[in-house]
Amino acid sequence: MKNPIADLNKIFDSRIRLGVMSILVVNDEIGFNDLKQMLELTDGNLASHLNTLEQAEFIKVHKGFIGRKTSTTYSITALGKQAFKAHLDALEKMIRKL
Amino acid sequence: MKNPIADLNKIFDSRIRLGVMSILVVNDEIGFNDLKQMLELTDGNLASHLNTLEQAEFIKVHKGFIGRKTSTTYSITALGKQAFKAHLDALEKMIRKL
DNA sequence: AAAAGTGCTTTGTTTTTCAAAGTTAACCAA
DNA sequence: TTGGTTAACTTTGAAAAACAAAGCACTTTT
Repeated sequence: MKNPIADLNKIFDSRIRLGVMSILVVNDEIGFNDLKQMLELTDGNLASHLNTLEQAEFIKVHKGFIGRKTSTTYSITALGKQAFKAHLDALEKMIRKL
Repeated sequence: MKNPIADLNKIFDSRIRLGVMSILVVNDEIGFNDLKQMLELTDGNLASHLNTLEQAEFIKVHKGFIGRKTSTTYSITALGKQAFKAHLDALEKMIRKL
């Protein structure tokens, strides 16, 4: 029998990164503070997970302004979409051996 | 908006414990070495994850014999089945906001 | 008697997670 | 202009988790 967990992506072992991605799949763009509130995280914790996702090129950062206030938003990349889908497929395959 | 990751079970953050449970859902009983080979783990690593699942009362251990050789097998408990299902439901709800 | 297998436990290292505090830069109010 | 606030981090350090390797008790096989 084949190892059922081998195709899971290590980056998505984290519930937080999983949550970020699941939000980004349905939101074209989302702000730092929105994510922080949705996932109930501290600044540092969120920032570091976002950094991990950015390093992997699964998300992209947009630094801009709302009026003249700084505003950072995040969006998913094509690679991110693909990796996330692959992970969900692997999860599903693992479970639906039923 | 509600925190989408709040309902995920921390015990199932681990890919290995996720793998064990997904195997136990479809196999009434499975041996230590079978699990070890399927998941490609060292003895110690598998044993400690099994221990975590046992502490949570998500799995049950059966110590017995095959012929005269010792043989330890594991099975899922009702609580384990329920918790695993709840986790999968939470995962699905998180993703299918689509 | 020696080697090998089963199922652990122990030990110790590495990795990951996280909160808290500090930081930089821009805004606004008095 | 001084002081307070918000945004978005970075740094620090501690705690937790993951893991491999080795040891162990017991038994079977050679």
